[in-house]
Amino acid sequence: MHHARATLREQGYRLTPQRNLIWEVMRDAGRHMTAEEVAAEVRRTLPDVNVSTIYRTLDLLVSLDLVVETHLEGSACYYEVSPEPTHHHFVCTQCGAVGHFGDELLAPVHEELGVRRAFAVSQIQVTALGVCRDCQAVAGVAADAPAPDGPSA
Amino acid sequence: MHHARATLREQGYRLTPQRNLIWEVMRDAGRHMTAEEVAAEVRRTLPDVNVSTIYRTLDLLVSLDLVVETHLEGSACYYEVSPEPTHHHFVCTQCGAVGHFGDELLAPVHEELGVRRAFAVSQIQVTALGVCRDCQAVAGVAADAPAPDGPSA
DNA sequence: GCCCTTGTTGCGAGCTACTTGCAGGTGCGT
DNA sequence: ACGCACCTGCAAGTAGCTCGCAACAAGGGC
Repeated sequence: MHHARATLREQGYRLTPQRNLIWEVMRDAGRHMTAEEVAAEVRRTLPDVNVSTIYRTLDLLVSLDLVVETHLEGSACYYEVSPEPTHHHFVCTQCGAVGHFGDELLAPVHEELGVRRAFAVSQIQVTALGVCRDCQAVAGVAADAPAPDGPSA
Repeated sequence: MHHARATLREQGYRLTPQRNLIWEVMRDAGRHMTAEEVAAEVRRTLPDVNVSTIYRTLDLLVSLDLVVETHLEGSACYYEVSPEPTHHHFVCTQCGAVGHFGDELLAPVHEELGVRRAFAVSQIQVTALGVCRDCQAVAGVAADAPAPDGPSA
Protein backbone atom coordinates (compact mmCIF):
# COMPACT_ATOMS: atom_id res chain seq x y z
CA MET A 1 0.00 0.00 0.00
CA HIS A 2 2.94 2.32 0.64
CA HIS A 3 4.58 0.89 -2.43
CA ALA A 4 4.39 4.18 -4.30
CA ARG A 5 5.81 6.23 -1.47
CA ALA A 6 8.76 3.89 -1.11
CA THR A 7 9.40 4.01 -4.83
CA LEU A 8 9.29 7.79 -4.89
CA ARG A 9 11.70 8.08 -1.96
CA GLU A 10 14.05 5.51 -3.44
CA GLN A 11 14.26 7.46 -6.66
CA GLY A 12 15.00 10.66 -4.77
CA TYR A 13 11.60 12.26 -5.29
CA ARG A 14 9.94 14.13 -2.45
CA LEU A 15 6.85 12.97 -0.68
CA THR A 16 4.45 15.87 -0.84
CA PRO A 17 0.84 15.91 0.31
CA GLN A 18 -0.22 16.38 -3.29
CA ARG A 19 1.67 13.33 -4.50
CA ASN A 20 0.42 11.24 -1.61
CA LEU A 21 -3.12 12.24 -2.21
CA ILE A 22 -3.03 11.77 -5.97
CA TRP A 23 -1.64 8.29 -5.44
CA GLU A 24 -4.29 7.45 -2.84
CA VAL A 25 -7.07 8.68 -5.08
CA MET A 26 -5.82 6.48 -7.88
CA ARG A 27 -5.46 3.48 -5.61
CA ASP A 28 -8.85 3.90 -4.00
CA ALA A 29 -10.62 4.47 -7.29
CA GLY A 30 -9.19 1.23 -8.65
CA ARG A 31 -10.33 2.16 -12.14
CA HIS A 32 -9.13 4.29 -15.00
CA MET A 33 -9.70 8.02 -14.58
CA THR A 34 -9.03 11.11 -16.66
CA ALA A 35 -6.70 13.74 -15.25
CA GLU A 36 -9.81 15.85 -14.79
CA GLU A 37 -11.48 13.21 -12.65
CA VAL A 38 -8.38 12.76 -10.57
CA ALA A 39 -8.26 16.52 -10.05
CA ALA A 40 -11.89 16.64 -8.96
CA GLU A 41 -11.39 13.83 -6.48
CA VAL A 42 -8.13 15.28 -5.13
CA ARG A 43 -9.74 18.66 -4.59
CA ARG A 44 -12.33 17.20 -2.29
CA THR A 45 -9.45 16.92 0.18
CA LEU A 46 -7.02 19.60 -1.00
CA PRO A 47 -9.08 22.15 -2.92
CA ASP A 48 -6.15 24.19 -4.18
CA VAL A 49 -4.21 21.53 -6.03
CA ASN A 50 -3.48 22.83 -9.47
CA VAL A 51 -4.14 20.88 -12.62
CA SER A 52 -0.52 21.20 -13.68
CA THR A 53 0.44 19.40 -10.50
CA ILE A 54 -1.97 16.64 -11.41
CA TYR A 55 -0.46 16.26 -14.85
CA ARG A 56 3.10 16.46 -13.59
CA THR A 57 2.42 13.90 -10.89
CA LEU A 58 0.63 11.50 -13.22
CA ASP A 59 3.53 11.75 -15.65
CA LEU A 60 5.92 11.04 -12.79
CA LEU A 61 3.92 8.02 -11.65
CA VAL A 62 3.81 6.77 -15.22
CA SER A 63 7.57 7.16 -15.58
CA LEU A 64 7.98 5.11 -12.39
CA ASP A 65 5.63 2.43 -13.74
CA LEU A 66 3.25 2.99 -10.85
CA VAL A 67 0.49 4.15 -13.17
CA VAL A 68 -0.33 3.36 -16.77
CA GLU A 69 -1.67 5.71 -19.37
CA THR A 70 -4.33 4.50 -21.81
CA HIS A 71 -6.09 6.05 -24.75
CA LEU A 72 -9.61 4.75 -24.67
CA GLU A 73 -11.82 6.38 -27.23
CA GLY A 74 -12.33 10.12 -27.12
CA SER A 75 -9.84 12.90 -26.72
CA ALA A 76 -8.80 12.56 -23.10
CA CYS A 77 -6.19 10.22 -21.78
CA TYR A 78 -6.99 7.76 -19.00
CA TYR A 79 -4.78 6.73 -16.10
CA GLU A 80 -4.95 3.84 -13.69
CA VAL A 81 -2.66 2.18 -11.17
CA SER A 82 -0.46 -0.37 -12.87
CA PRO A 83 -2.43 -3.56 -12.82
CA GLU A 84 -0.85 -6.96 -12.19
CA PRO A 85 -1.30 -8.83 -14.40
CA THR A 86 -1.46 -6.71 -17.54
CA HIS A 87 -4.91 -6.37 -18.98
CA HIS A 88 -6.76 -4.49 -21.72
CA HIS A 89 -10.08 -2.74 -22.12
CA PHE A 90 -13.25 -3.04 -24.09
CA VAL A 91 -15.63 -0.13 -24.16
CA CYS A 92 -19.32 -0.04 -24.95
CA THR A 93 -19.87 2.80 -27.41
CA GLN A 94 -23.43 3.21 -26.21
CA CYS A 95 -23.29 3.23 -22.42
CA GLY A 96 -19.55 3.72 -21.92
CA ALA A 97 -19.18 0.60 -19.77
CA VAL A 98 -15.62 -0.65 -19.61
CA GLY A 99 -14.54 -4.28 -19.21
CA HIS A 100 -11.18 -6.00 -18.97
CA PHE A 101 -9.55 -8.99 -20.52
CA GLY A 102 -6.18 -10.56 -19.88
CA ASP A 103 -3.01 -10.06 -21.87
CA GLU A 104 -2.72 -13.80 -22.43
CA LEU A 105 -5.27 -13.45 -25.22
CA LEU A 106 -2.64 -11.53 -27.12
CA ALA A 107 -0.20 -14.42 -27.07
CA PRO A 108 -0.32 -14.80 -30.87
CA VAL A 109 0.56 -11.13 -31.24
CA HIS A 110 3.49 -11.41 -28.85
CA GLU A 111 4.59 -14.50 -30.73
CA GLU A 112 4.40 -12.85 -34.14
CA LEU A 113 6.10 -9.59 -33.17
CA GLY A 114 8.56 -10.83 -30.61
CA VAL A 115 9.66 -14.05 -32.19
CA ARG A 116 9.06 -13.77 -35.90
CA ARG A 117 9.71 -10.06 -36.39
CA ALA A 118 12.34 -9.44 -33.70
CA PHE A 119 10.39 -6.47 -32.39
CA ALA A 120 10.95 -5.92 -28.65
CA VAL A 121 7.44 -5.18 -27.44
CA SER A 122 7.38 -2.99 -24.36
CA GLN A 123 3.68 -2.35 -24.26
CA ILE A 124 0.55 -3.23 -26.18
CA GLN A 125 -2.40 -0.92 -26.11
CA VAL A 126 -5.68 -2.53 -27.06
CA THR A 127 -9.09 -1.04 -27.06
CA ALA A 128 -12.06 -2.97 -28.34
CA LEU A 129 -15.11 -0.89 -29.18
CA GLY A 130 -18.53 -2.38 -29.53
CA VAL A 131 -21.87 -2.83 -27.84
CA CYS A 132 -22.25 -4.60 -24.52
CA ARG A 133 -24.82 -7.26 -23.79
CA ASP A 134 -27.15 -4.88 -21.96
CA CYS A 135 -27.17 -2.30 -24.73
CA GLN A 136 -27.72 -5.01 -27.33
CA ALA A 137 -30.84 -5.96 -25.40
CA VAL A 138 -32.01 -2.36 -25.26
CA ALA A 139 -31.30 -1.94 -28.98
CA GLY A 140 -33.32 -5.06 -29.68
CA VAL A 141 -36.30 -3.70 -27.76
CA ALA A 142 -35.96 -0.25 -29.35
CA ALA A 143 -35.64 -1.72 -32.85
CA ASP A 144 -39.32 -0.97 -33.51
CA ALA A 145 -38.55 2.74 -33.39
CA PRO A 146 -35.18 3.18 -35.08
CA ALA A 147 -32.83 5.28 -32.98
CA PRO A 148 -31.21 8.47 -34.30
CA ASP A 149 -27.51 8.04 -35.01
CA GLY A 150 -26.38 10.62 -32.48
CA PRO A 151 -25.59 9.75 -28.86
CA SER A 152 -28.64 10.16 -26.70
CA ALA A 153 -26.87 10.99 -23.44
CA MET B 1 -9.70 3.66 -57.91
CA HIS B 2 -12.80 5.86 -58.16
CA HIS B 3 -14.32 3.81 -55.39
CA ALA B 4 -14.51 6.78 -53.02
CA ARG B 5 -16.14 9.08 -55.55
CA ALA B 6 -18.78 6.51 -56.36
CA THR B 7 -19.47 5.97 -52.65
CA LEU B 8 -19.81 9.68 -52.04
CA ARG B 9 -22.20 10.16 -54.93
CA GLU B 10 -24.25 7.13 -53.97
CA GLN B 11 -24.74 8.52 -50.49
CA GLY B 12 -25.81 11.88 -51.90
CA TYR B 13 -22.64 13.76 -51.02
CA ARG B 14 -21.19 16.25 -53.47
CA LEU B 15 -17.95 15.72 -55.27
CA THR B 16 -15.89 18.81 -54.57
CA PRO B 17 -12.29 19.42 -55.63
CA GLN B 18 -11.31 19.44 -51.96
CA ARG B 19 -12.85 16.03 -51.30
CA ASN B 20 -11.34 14.59 -54.44
CA LEU B 21 -7.93 15.88 -53.58
CA ILE B 22 -8.01 14.79 -49.95
CA TRP B 23 -8.97 11.31 -51.04
CA GLU B 24 -6.23 11.20 -53.67
CA VAL B 25 -3.65 12.37 -51.20
CA MET B 26 -4.66 9.62 -48.80
CA ARG B 27 -4.64 6.99 -51.53
CA ASP B 28 -1.31 8.05 -52.95
CA ALA B 29 0.34 8.28 -49.55
CA GLY B 30 -0.71 4.73 -48.76
CA ARG B 31 0.25 5.20 -45.13
CA HIS B 32 -1.23 6.73 -42.01
CA MET B 33 -1.07 10.51 -41.80
CA THR B 34 -2.11 13.14 -39.30
CA ALA B 35 -4.70 15.70 -40.35
CA GLU B 36 -1.85 18.18 -40.37
CA GLU B 37 0.14 16.10 -42.85
CA VAL B 38 -2.89 15.66 -45.08
CA ALA B 39 -3.42 19.41 -45.01
CA ALA B 40 0.19 20.11 -45.95
CA GLU B 41 0.05 17.69 -48.86
CA VAL B 42 -3.35 18.95 -50.04
CA ARG B 43 -2.14 22.54 -50.02
CA ARG B 44 0.62 21.75 -52.45
CA THR B 45 -2.19 21.57 -54.99
CA LEU B 46 -4.94 23.72 -53.49
CA PRO B 47 -3.20 26.17 -51.15
CA ASP B 48 -6.36 27.63 -49.67
CA VAL B 49 -8.00 24.51 -48.30
CA ASN B 50 -8.90 25.16 -44.71
CA VAL B 51 -8.06 22.79 -41.88
CA SER B 52 -11.71 22.54 -40.91
CA THR B 53 -12.39 21.19 -44.39
CA ILE B 54 -9.68 18.60 -43.87
CA TYR B 55 -11.19 17.50 -40.57
CA ARG B 56 -14.73 17.49 -41.91
CA THR B 57 -13.73 15.50 -44.95
CA LEU B 58 -11.70 13.00 -42.96
CA ASP B 59 -14.64 12.53 -40.60
CA LEU B 60 -16.88 12.01 -43.59
CA LEU B 61 -14.55 9.45 -45.14
CA VAL B 62 -14.34 7.68 -41.79
CA SER B 63 -18.12 7.58 -41.51
CA LEU B 64 -18.26 6.01 -44.98
CA ASP B 65 -15.63 3.45 -43.99
CA LEU B 66 -13.30 4.70 -46.68
CA VAL B 67 -10.74 5.80 -44.14
CA VAL B 68 -9.89 4.58 -40.66
CA GLU B 69 -8.87 6.63 -37.68
CA THR B 70 -6.15 5.35 -35.38
CA HIS B 71 -4.59 6.59 -32.18
CA LEU B 72 -0.94 5.68 -32.39
CA GLU B 73 1.07 7.14 -29.54
CA GLY B 74 1.12 10.89 -29.07
CA SER B 75 -1.70 13.38 -29.07
CA ALA B 76 -2.63 13.52 -32.72
CA CYS B 77 -4.94 11.17 -34.49
CA TYR B 78 -3.81 9.27 -37.57
CA TYR B 79 -5.83 8.47 -40.67
CA GLU B 80 -5.30 5.99 -43.47
CA VAL B 81 -7.34 4.52 -46.30
CA SER B 82 -9.29 1.54 -45.08
CA PRO B 83 -7.08 -1.45 -45.55
CA GLU B 84 -8.45 -4.79 -46.64
CA PRO B 85 -8.00 -6.89 -44.63
CA THR B 86 -8.06 -5.25 -41.21
CA HIS B 87 -4.66 -4.84 -39.64
CA HIS B 88 -2.99 -3.25 -36.63
CA HIS B 89 0.19 -1.33 -35.95
CA PHE B 90 3.38 -1.62 -34.04
CA VAL B 91 5.46 1.46 -33.53
CA CYS B 92 9.12 1.77 -32.66
CA THR B 93 9.36 4.25 -29.80
CA GLN B 94 12.89 5.15 -30.84
CA CYS B 95 12.78 5.71 -34.59
CA GLY B 96 9.02 5.94 -35.11
CA ALA B 97 8.94 3.16 -37.70
CA VAL B 98 5.49 1.63 -38.10
CA GLY B 99 4.72 -1.97 -39.06
CA HIS B 100 1.52 -3.92 -39.56
CA PHE B 101 0.14 -7.24 -38.46
CA GLY B 102 -3.06 -8.98 -39.35
CA ASP B 103 -6.28 -9.04 -37.37
CA GLU B 104 -6.25 -12.85 -37.37
CA LEU B 105 -3.73 -12.70 -34.52
CA LEU B 106 -6.54 -11.31 -32.39
CA ALA B 107 -8.71 -14.36 -32.88
CA PRO B 108 -8.54 -15.28 -29.17
CA VAL B 109 -9.70 -11.80 -28.25
CA HIS B 110 -12.62 -11.96 -30.67
CA GLU B 111 -13.46 -15.38 -29.29
CA GLU B 112 -13.37 -14.25 -25.66
CA LEU B 113 -15.33 -11.03 -26.13
CA GLY B 114 -17.71 -12.08 -28.85
CA VAL B 115 -18.56 -15.58 -27.76
CA ARG B 116 -17.93 -15.82 -24.05
CA ARG B 117 -18.88 -12.29 -23.01
CA ALA B 118 -21.57 -11.49 -25.57
CA PHE B 119 -19.89 -8.20 -26.44
CA ALA B 120 -20.57 -7.17 -30.04
CA VAL B 121 -17.15 -5.97 -31.13
CA SER B 122 -17.34 -3.35 -33.84
CA GLN B 123 -13.70 -2.40 -33.88
CA ILE B 124 -10.49 -3.32 -32.14
CA GLN B 125 -7.65 -0.87 -32.00
CA VAL B 126 -4.28 -2.32 -31.15
CA THR B 127 -1.00 -0.51 -30.98
CA ALA B 128 2.14 -2.28 -29.87
CA LEU B 129 4.96 -0.06 -28.68
CA GLY B 130 8.51 -1.28 -28.48
CA VAL B 131 11.87 -1.21 -30.16
CA CYS B 132 12.43 -2.42 -33.69
CA ARG B 133 15.24 -4.72 -34.76
CA ASP B 134 17.36 -1.90 -36.17
CA CYS B 135 17.11 0.23 -33.04
CA GLN B 136 17.90 -2.77 -30.86
CA ALA B 137 21.10 -3.17 -32.85
CA VAL B 138 21.94 0.49 -32.37
CA ALA B 139 21.15 0.28 -28.66
CA GLY B 140 23.42 -2.74 -28.40
CA VAL B 141 26.30 -0.86 -29.99
CA ALA B 142 25.64 2.22 -27.84
CA ALA B 143 25.42 0.15 -24.65
CA ASP B 144 29.04 1.00 -23.86
CA ALA B 145 28.02 4.60 -23.22
CA PRO B 146 24.72 4.49 -21.32
CA ALA B 147 22.14 6.88 -22.70
CA PRO B 148 20.51 9.62 -20.62
CA ASP B 149 16.86 8.96 -19.82
CA GLY B 150 15.55 11.98 -21.71
CA PRO B 151 14.74 11.83 -25.41
CA SER B 152 17.79 12.80 -27.41
CA ALA B 153 16.01 13.89 -30.58
C1' DG C 1 -26.15 26.21 -71.03
C1' DC C 2 -28.38 28.50 -67.08
C1' DC C 3 -30.75 28.72 -62.77
C1' DC C 4 -31.88 27.44 -58.29
C1' DT C 5 -31.49 24.76 -54.26
C1' DT C 6 -28.97 23.02 -50.88
C1' DG C 7 -24.85 20.97 -49.49
C1' DT C 8 -19.96 22.75 -48.77
C1' DT C 9 -16.35 25.79 -47.91
C1' DG C 10 -13.33 29.36 -45.73
C1' DC C 11 -12.88 32.10 -41.96
C1' DG C 12 -12.38 33.21 -37.35
C1' DA C 13 -13.50 32.60 -32.82
C1' DG C 14 -13.68 29.14 -29.41
C1' DC C 15 -12.76 24.94 -26.92
C1' DT C 16 -10.47 21.00 -24.51
C1' DA C 17 -6.62 18.84 -22.86
C1' DC C 18 -2.33 19.68 -21.76
C1' DT C 19 2.47 22.29 -21.18
C1' DT C 20 5.67 25.72 -19.70
C1' DG C 21 8.15 29.53 -17.23
C1' DC C 22 8.54 31.53 -13.13
C1' DA C 23 8.35 33.13 -8.35
C1' DG C 24 7.40 31.65 -4.03
C1' DG C 25 6.83 27.60 -0.87
C1' DT C 26 8.32 23.28 1.43
C1' DG C 27 10.36 18.47 2.27
C1' DC C 28 14.07 16.62 4.21
C1' DG C 29 19.27 16.00 4.73
C1' DT C 30 22.26 17.84 7.93
C1' DA D 1 16.56 24.72 13.23
C1' DC D 2 18.51 25.75 8.64
C1' DG D 3 18.98 25.92 3.90
C1' DC D 4 18.52 24.71 -0.64
C1' DA D 5 16.97 21.96 -4.24
C1' DC D 6 12.91 20.28 -5.52
C1' DC D 7 8.03 21.15 -5.90
C1' DT D 8 3.80 23.84 -6.34
C1' DG D 9 0.37 27.29 -7.89
C1' DC D 10 -0.43 30.49 -11.19
C1' DA D 11 -1.17 32.33 -15.58
C1' DA D 12 -0.11 32.47 -20.13
C1' DG D 13 0.64 29.54 -24.02
C1' DT D 14 0.08 25.60 -27.35
C1' DA D 15 -1.71 21.74 -30.20
C1' DG D 16 -5.35 19.74 -32.13
C1' DC D 17 -9.76 20.05 -33.12
C1' DT D 18 -14.84 22.14 -33.42
C1' DC D 19 -18.50 25.42 -34.42
C1' DG D 20 -21.38 29.21 -36.42
C1' DC D 21 -22.05 31.73 -40.21
C1' DA D 22 -22.11 33.91 -44.67
C1' DA D 23 -20.51 33.25 -49.23
C1' DC D 24 -19.79 29.80 -52.69
C1' DA D 25 -20.56 26.10 -55.98
C1' DA D 26 -22.23 21.11 -57.36
C1' DG D 27 -25.40 19.19 -59.99
C1' DG D 28 -30.51 18.25 -60.96
C1' DG D 29 -34.27 20.42 -63.64
C1' DC D 30 -35.40 22.93 -67.46
